[in-house]
Amino acid sequence: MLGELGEQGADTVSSDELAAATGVNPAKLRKDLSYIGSYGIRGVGYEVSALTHQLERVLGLNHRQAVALVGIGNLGHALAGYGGFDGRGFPVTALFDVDPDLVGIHINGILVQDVAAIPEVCRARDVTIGMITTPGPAAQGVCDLLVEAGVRCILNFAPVVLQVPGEVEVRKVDLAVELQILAFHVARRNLTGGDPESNGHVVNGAGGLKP
Amino acid sequence: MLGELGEQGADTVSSDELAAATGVNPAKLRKDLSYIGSYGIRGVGYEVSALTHQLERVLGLNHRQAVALVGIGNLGHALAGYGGFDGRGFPVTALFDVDPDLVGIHINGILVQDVAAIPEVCRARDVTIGMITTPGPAAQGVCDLLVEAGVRCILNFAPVVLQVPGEVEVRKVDLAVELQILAFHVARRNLTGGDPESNGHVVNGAGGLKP
DNA sequence: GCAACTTTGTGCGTGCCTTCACAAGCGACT
DNA sequence: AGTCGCTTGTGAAGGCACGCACAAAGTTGC
Repeated sequence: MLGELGEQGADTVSSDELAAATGVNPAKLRKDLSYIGSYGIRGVGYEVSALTHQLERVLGLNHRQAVALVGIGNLGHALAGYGGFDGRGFPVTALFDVDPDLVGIHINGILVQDVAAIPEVCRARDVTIGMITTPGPAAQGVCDLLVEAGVRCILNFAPVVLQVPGEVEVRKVDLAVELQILAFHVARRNLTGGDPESNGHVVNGAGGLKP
Repeated sequence: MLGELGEQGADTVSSDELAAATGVNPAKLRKDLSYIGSYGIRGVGYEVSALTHQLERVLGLNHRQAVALVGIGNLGHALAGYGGFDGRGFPVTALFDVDPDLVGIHINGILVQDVAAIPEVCRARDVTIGMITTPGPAAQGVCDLLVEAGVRCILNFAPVVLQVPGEVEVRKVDLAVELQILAFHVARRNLTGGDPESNGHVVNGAGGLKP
């Protein structure tokens, strides 16, 4: 996003502009930016190139991190072909599945290998991030393999809560839950004067239920 | 998840068990459940079937909501074929794209139509939720069409911040940002004794930057 | 050089969310 | 029937994040 601004010819950008574009409070944005150091100029704004550079440095975006994708189903296939990851510094460098019909084929020039090869291949290619797009029951086994391979970041699309050692960080993405949250908010808004006390609590607390 | 518990033969479940399974604090879980009424039995736990029923009622999961999917690229194609939505009460009932090569084909038995047909088709099929998986530049236009069609929940996968009227609820899903958050947390953890004050602020505030 | 305007950086108050801790209630066992 | 153990439901406290509002600092115009 900052990159776009830079290409559009903007030399500097004010916190108000950035805040309006991202829908965040300007004060909060300035406070966040102040945590990484004072790189703004009072009366002018933030120099786009300097800000971009500093953010990349702090967020660790300056070195690319290899991603392994396990589970070449519908979703996995799409993510393997999604160009957005590589463009943001996360090249998908290894694909895995259990299906013998899938093992051996190439997607976007990347060979699909058997899950048994996860430890070896991930170590060889220095994979630091794993994405799990398998069906739920297979996810924990795959996760264990990734952890064994030294992967310490896992993005989990399977509808299960993964058990991992403390040093491993897991983020869960459940698209159906996203839809439920949306539907819940709108349903609540339709109730004229609905109890404002229970706003969001239920959604946060009971996420992941499956009728 | 509760459904799985029920099938596994558990009649009742305690807040501690549920909390352990979901990784949430037990007290918070109980408080959340208390907001929808007291359906637990002290000394025993929560009756699984009753709790499931109540949660479905409160979360509005008892009536299915039709979903329209716009943008049949890699990701859109995968989501159109993803069975998880229909199983959770969100049947994908309409597909749209601008590409003439795609318009007319069927995915999972659903016809892909031109985006110009969005207002008419969405109204006819009573679509309440829209999912946008178009490239960034096309997203706002598609969004406007959906809003015009009366859609009030939008799940946005495009890397832009959508401008919508107040009554429309938008949720943004950016998978690259998820990876960045993961990478950031692990990078921070590697810094021995890194400044604990700046924990997460930067990630929340500056989400969506693109180098 | 001075005044007026802009924009950053931040101290402080407010309100929400989380979590601890405990009373109330229910079942089992004697 | 009474007691003991277990679990829910909730009051209260603590912490955290958000956002207002203002001082500091820089730029522009005269």
